[in-house]
Formats: sequence, C-alpha cells, structure tokens
Amino acid sequence: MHPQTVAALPIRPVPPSPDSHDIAVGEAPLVSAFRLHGAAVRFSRNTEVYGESERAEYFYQVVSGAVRTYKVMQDGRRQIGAFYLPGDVFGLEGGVEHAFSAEAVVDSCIRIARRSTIMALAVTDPELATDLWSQTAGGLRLAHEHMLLLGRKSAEERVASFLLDMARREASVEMVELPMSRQDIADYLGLTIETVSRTLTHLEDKEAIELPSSRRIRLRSRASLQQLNG
Amino acid sequence: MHPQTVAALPIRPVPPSPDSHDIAVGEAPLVSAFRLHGAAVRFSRNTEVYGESERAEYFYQVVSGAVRTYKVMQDGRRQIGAFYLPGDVFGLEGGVEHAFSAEAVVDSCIRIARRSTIMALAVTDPELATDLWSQTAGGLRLAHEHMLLLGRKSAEERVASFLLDMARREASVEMVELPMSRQDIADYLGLTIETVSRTLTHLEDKEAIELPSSRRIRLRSRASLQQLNG
DNA sequence: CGGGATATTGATTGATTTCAATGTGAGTGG
DNA sequence: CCACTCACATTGAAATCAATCAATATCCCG
Repeated sequence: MHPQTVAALPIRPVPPSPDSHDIAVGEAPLVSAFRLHGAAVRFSRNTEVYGESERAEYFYQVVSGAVRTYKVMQDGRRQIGAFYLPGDVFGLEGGVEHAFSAEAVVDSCIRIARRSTIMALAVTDPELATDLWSQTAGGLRLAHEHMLLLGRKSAEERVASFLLDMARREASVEMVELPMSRQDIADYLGLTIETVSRTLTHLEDKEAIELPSSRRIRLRSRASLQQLNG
Repeated sequence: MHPQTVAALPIRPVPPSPDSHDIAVGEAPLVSAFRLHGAAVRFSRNTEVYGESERAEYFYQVVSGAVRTYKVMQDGRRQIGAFYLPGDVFGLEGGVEHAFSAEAVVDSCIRIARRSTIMALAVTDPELATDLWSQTAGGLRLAHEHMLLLGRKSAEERVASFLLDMARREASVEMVELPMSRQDIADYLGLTIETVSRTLTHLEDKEAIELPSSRRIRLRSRASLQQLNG
C-alpha cells in the first residue's frame, strides 16, 4: 500500500510551469508560503503521495494534474473524500499522522512544503496562521456538503452536483475535462461505475449533457443540472 | 454566569504543553480559553444555537446535553454532520459565516466564547492557534470517517458503527444512552427511521444488543458490532 | 492491428425506501 | 388513578432505486 514515501522521492527544482505568473498581489499567505518554501515534485499516475497513518511531515499544493484523498475498508471498499485540482492545497492535517491517503489521479506536479517550516512561519505570522486554519475549515465545509450528497441525494443528483462542481472549479464555460476514471467518480459519489455510466447516459438522453468522449463532458443545460443540485 | 466545570474532558490527544501558571496541566489551550473566557448559556431542546449563513461570531463548547450540526436541502432532506457531547467544541468556522446550522438535541448548557476574543489570544499564543487548528483538522478527520460510512456502508454497518462510536464517547461499558431521536439517528446515518428501527430490532434478534427502552441500548456483544464496523 | 484496460449496456436481484398500520410511553386533565 | 392524547417508535407489505452479474463496446498504446 505504500510503494513510495515522500522522503524517498527525488526532489527536483521547480520546473517552469504555465501558471507561474508573478501575481503576489492579494495572494493568500499560504499560497505565498508554498511559492517561497515549496519544492515541486512529480508523481506519476496512480502513485501514492502519502499514506494513511503515515507521519504528516509535509503540506501539499497541486501545481498540475489532480490528486484524490481517500479511505479504504479492509474488504477494499473505497471512499474518495475529495479531488484536488491545480492551485488546491491538501494534506493539512492537525494530528501527527495523516487521516487518509492521497494519490495522484494522473501524472501530476505537486509543490511540497515542510510542515515544520510552515508552522514555524505561522508562529510569527498570524496572517499565515489564520489562513492555514481557514483552509482547513474550508475543507470541513466541503466535507459537510459532500456528506449531504452521500447521505441524502439520488444517483442523478450526485452526478449532476459533481459535474457542476467540476465545471466551476475548472472555470470552464461548457466543456468539463475529467482527469479521473469512472471508478474514481463512483467512489467519490458513493455509487458503482455502472450507475455512474447509466446516469451520464440518462442525462445525455435528457439533453442536459453531451459525451464526446468518456473524459470530456459538455454541459448543454446547466439549468437542468442545477435543478438536480438540490 | 455560574462557574461550572466540564465533568468529562474531551477525548483527544493532548499536545506537549509547556509550563503554564494559570493553565491546568495537560489541558488543551482551547479548553482553557473556554474556561477562562466562555459564558455558559442554556438552550432548550430543539432550539437553534446558530443558523447556516449566520455570522460566525462565537465558538462553542458543550457543557451538558447534546448538539447536532446539519444541512438541509430545499425540500427538507436533512443531513446531520455530527453530534457533539459534553466537552466537545464546535462552531469553529474559518469563514465569516457558518457553514451549517446547530441545534440543541436536548436541553443543553453550552459555553460560548467570542471568536474575536479567542482569535486575539491566538495571535499572541501559538499554542492556542495550533490547538484551534488541530481541533478543526480533527473535525475533518471525523468528516472523512463519516463519508466512508455514508458512501460505502450497509444499513447494519452504519448502525453498528454509530452505536460503538456513541459507547466510546460516553465512555460507557455496556449501556448507551441516546440523547437523540430515531429521526436524528436516521438523518445522521443517511437512512430512514424505519430502516434504523428495523436494523436495531435485527441486531437485537442476533443478540448483539438489547433494547430496554428506545433511548437506552445495551451492547451485549461488542465483537459482533465490531465485525460490522468495517 | 491486436490486446488490455476502461466504459457502456442489459437483465436480474436485492437492500432500502415508501406507504400504511399499529404499538408504546410520557404527560395531562378529568 | 385512569382515560386520553400526542409524539415517537415499531412492524408489515409493496414499490423502487441502485447493485450485481454478465456481456459487449470502445479507447489507448505498443
């Protein structure tokens, strides 16, 4: 379950990334801290970023690619808690150990900062400390939203919510590019791949979406989806 | 405001605390802050402590009774995110507004501290800032655990997990006292009251539990329940 | 062009919900 | 003290939604 550890990975210098505009104005303290103290590391598709109950020694920020955090039961049932896209920060654990595992969904570049470094900065920088805390609280808000989805929504509502959320996060007008597989989506929505697939087909039949390929989805009628969003 | 002491300390790892004069040894900084700066307020059964999208001006700690936090959809479907028992801290929002609502499950006494007061203290007290943050992160851990339950567990597994969790939190050997109704349990577990009721009956048939009354449950065989816990 | 992984579609089953009664228990007033 | 009531809980029967089992289909990638 732990093919590689963070410590064992080769840490390379930050490569020139397309999103590295020098915008420091209004930048969140934590983002600045990552820019100044983070090292970029590449993770290939499906490799572990960190494992559950591994010591939480780093904080992470997605530069490119996508990451999933999840928990698994003994018998293999998996629940994905969240997907992280470029710009998103994850792994902000309060405890000594990670509460769940994280894996790269596709080949990804992830900025890594030592927890001790950030924490040391936070002691003298209340702005950073507050930001750190509100990032974590933001995650809690999303978690509650996700619980509402898992506990109370129908398959169709779950898929619609997911698509709208992905579209919003990708800041895409119509076309949504999914970095994750149907299995990932199913494990995120608490469904089976068959149900996810059928539901997408059904939404296509209703002309709410269009499926040019399995990883590309065009939102034809946001209104229809919004109606299912709850 | 009468000086009341928390009967049971919250069950959570206490970080290495420094030598502090006015702070009890081993007590978490946030708990101390509540003791020093919190005012006790009574809420009767089913009354709102705060509402979703209300300004988050206070932090809360249960002294006695029980609290539920939840989200509701337009059509009334409700998902309870967590129950808070004596000693537990809640309402630690990072944003300006609350992300969900909180209500007293039964007549409760709740200690309330001004967010601004705690935040001001946190600026000069890194220990407190860290504690504040790790409390929030602890909530995130619980939220992920709850997601696994909602997304991937069967009705029987959900009920078993719930009972074991309640027993652990009440530090009870065999008898669990439930402050909440079947509807609350159902909305917490993502089930209907009928399914909760049926599942409890089924567990009683299997001699895993005993139901002397609807709010009192005797755990006869933790092993059986543990097996369902996942 | 072939082959393995991934995705879709179909048929059927089954767990949970829904609809509908019935039961229970605490509090109230006669 | 007993009926009465109201809220809450249990039980039963039927319906439904999603899971499971099973077969194709499609997409990459060498």
